[in-house]
Amino acid sequence: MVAVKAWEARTPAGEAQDSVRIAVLAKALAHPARLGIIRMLRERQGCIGCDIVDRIGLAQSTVSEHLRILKAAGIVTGEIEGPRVCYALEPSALEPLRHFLGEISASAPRTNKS
Amino acid sequence: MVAVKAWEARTPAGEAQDSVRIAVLAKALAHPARLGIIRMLRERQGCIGCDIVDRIGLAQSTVSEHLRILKAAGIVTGEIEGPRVCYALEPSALEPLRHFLGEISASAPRTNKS
DNA sequence: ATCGTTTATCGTCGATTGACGATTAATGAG
DNA sequence: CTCATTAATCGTCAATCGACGATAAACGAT
Repeated sequence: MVAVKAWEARTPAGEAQDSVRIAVLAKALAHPARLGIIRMLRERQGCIGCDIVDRIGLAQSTVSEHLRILKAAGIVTGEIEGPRVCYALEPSALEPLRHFLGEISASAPRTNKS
Repeated sequence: MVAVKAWEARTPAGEAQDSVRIAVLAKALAHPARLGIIRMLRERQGCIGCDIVDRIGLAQSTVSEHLRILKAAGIVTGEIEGPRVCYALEPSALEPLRHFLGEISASAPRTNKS
């Protein structure tokens, strides 16, 4: 997707791979409409159908594309249920990103600076 | 940046605004090179200069652009220091994203399903 | 004053994204 | 069987992204 080669070359081993995974997760979250979908799936715990299209207010094809991205990142699962699909959150998929953020906050206590 | 209007219209008030903020943060993290920069700023706690360009292995202008994005999101600060710039992490900037992720994980216990 | 170093900005290019409408596929209802 | 509903896919279009080289600006050193 990007030219990461030269950068991979001088990075401590599996860190590059990890960064790509985290980047995919972050990119999946990097759109207000997708965040809205996630919020919706969270409050209305469990399944939903085309209600998402109504709520988000974008074209059906657009919402479908957003759902595809979320599913590709593993953040959302889609179980076929008759002629419709039941989407659900998979919070554990975000663990790598959560871990990364934890590492960051654990760094600078922002005190001993001169 | 995006067509969020229709979606804003039917969303519970300040949630849209919040989503945009979180999306900006997520987008800033949505690139392996930027994650690499953040990791580098974390391990070599405090300031850095053009070492980043060497380590990342991309063109200077490209790295500068990545730094600009990180600064725009508030994740990184740049303090001028002679002819060079001292970059540092600002972990608190990621708080909204952290909070969002916390909400998500706090949701589905994934148990009571029929 | 001039030079070297470091950073930011500009212009360009190809690739990707996000949106849409139209179409197709799958399924339940009549 | 036929029709309505729902979801996914396709093609298209404008906008954005990511990369680069070239250039400009700021500053310390000589």
